[in-house]
Amino acid sequence: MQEMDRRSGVAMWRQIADEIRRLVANGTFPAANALPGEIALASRFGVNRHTVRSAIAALVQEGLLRAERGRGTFVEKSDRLRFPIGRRTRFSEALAGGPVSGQTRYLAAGIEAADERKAQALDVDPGAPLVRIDLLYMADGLPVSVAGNWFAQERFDGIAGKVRASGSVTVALREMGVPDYHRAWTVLTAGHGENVDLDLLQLAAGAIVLTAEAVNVDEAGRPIQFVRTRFAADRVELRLES
Amino acid sequence: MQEMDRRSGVAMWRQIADEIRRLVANGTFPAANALPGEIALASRFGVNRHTVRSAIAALVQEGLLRAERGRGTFVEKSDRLRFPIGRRTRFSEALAGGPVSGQTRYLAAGIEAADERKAQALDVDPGAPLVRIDLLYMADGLPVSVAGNWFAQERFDGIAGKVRASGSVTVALREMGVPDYHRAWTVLTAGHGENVDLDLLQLAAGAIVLTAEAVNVDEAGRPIQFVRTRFAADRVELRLES
DNA sequence: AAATATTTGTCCGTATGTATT
DNA sequence: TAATACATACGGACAAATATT
Repeated sequence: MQEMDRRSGVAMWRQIADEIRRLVANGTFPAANALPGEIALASRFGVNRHTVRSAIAALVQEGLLRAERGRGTFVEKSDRLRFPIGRRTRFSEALAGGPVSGQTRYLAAGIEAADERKAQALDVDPGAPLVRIDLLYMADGLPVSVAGNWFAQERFDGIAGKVRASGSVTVALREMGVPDYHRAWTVLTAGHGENVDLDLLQLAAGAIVLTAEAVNVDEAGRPIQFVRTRFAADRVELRLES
Repeated sequence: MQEMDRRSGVAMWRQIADEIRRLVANGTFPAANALPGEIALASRFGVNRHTVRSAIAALVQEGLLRAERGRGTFVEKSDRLRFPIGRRTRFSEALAGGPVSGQTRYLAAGIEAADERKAQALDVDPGAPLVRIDLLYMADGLPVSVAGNWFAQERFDGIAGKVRASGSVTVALREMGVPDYHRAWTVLTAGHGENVDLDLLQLAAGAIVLTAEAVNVDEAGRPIQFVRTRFAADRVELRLES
């Protein structure tokens, strides 16, 4: 019995889908039991049964729920992937170390001029050439994050080929004379994803994306890599240990 | 010239409003200049001019843009508040230390039984009584985050009154014999906000909320406080220094 | 085994909101 | 401003699969 706003530009069925996803995530609808029936849900949300059905259909499509005629609707999967974030964050290792089968996909690479922000982060002149490498991280066959990586070309020319060959930024950096590195800082924001990212992450329009921008520095404290990672917010949680 | 999905449950005008908000946030539309004209924007997004007008109207309502007849559309405010997150995170201090005038508002308090999650976090038995304190953080007159704070009643009975009087959890804890504390861990997620939180944060339905759940421990490493903070994602960025 | 209730799935129609031309 | 197409939301009726009595 709660109100959904019709004039927000977000359809009722999508607001209800979001609410159900939350209720599953926080355990209000346990994974073992069936969800309340469509009529019960409709009265709970104060909408028609068909509207609830649209919401459920979207969540079935998404893989969160499974509906069986005559029996009920059940939670198909519930847990979020857990990503440690800290001084020694390496996404490929985070994926590999987890309970799921992780995989890195090399998307593209190229040369870009450094904008103000990246120039400052990497301590180069604005306009200096940067190597850009785009990677996609998969877990259990689902895309989890897309990452853009930028390196100063002056120092890391040819790194794209090594990343492509090894599938790992850590390995490529080691081959280029950077035995170890760590995070200097990370900035987190959340918002609606851009269409390019939504396509890559196989998300619907309006889906939420968690963005982490970070700088890695070598043992001497010199900036090595600027990385912007976009996570499918529904599929992950970021964990900081202090 | 990009595609917007009509079957996503999110109206085109809202998708475009989200896109414009992003472009303002990352500096593509600088705060000084006027935005491109409505016709230019319409062709850029591949939609009709009327649809762009709806998007701009929503952003004007929201306070992000200002439209002047005959002159153009301008950015009214753009920067996000920056929140440091780390071992010594204290939200009230983060607000007070910044360039903006911060303020803590005491919302409510009460006693709750510990659920599984909070019991584990605070190292008490499930069902044990917890003191709950709800706080609202404002900056420049706008709500930025709502925080639920939980303390074991056995050790911190009466803390609500001290928080209410001082407006600070740090001060209240000091008065109760905890001279210092720090973060043990923080878990970050993002999603669509619940209606209760959206109301408090003065956000429209479907708006995005960044959630940080964390545990603070005392100098001996004993858990003191479980805190869940919900940020209006459009208004903040979380920054981790390593 | 049979009847009944419950639950999801499909079909009809109508009204309103959204987006384009 | 008006005409048109599509998406959204509601309401009702019934079918099909399953569970219960």
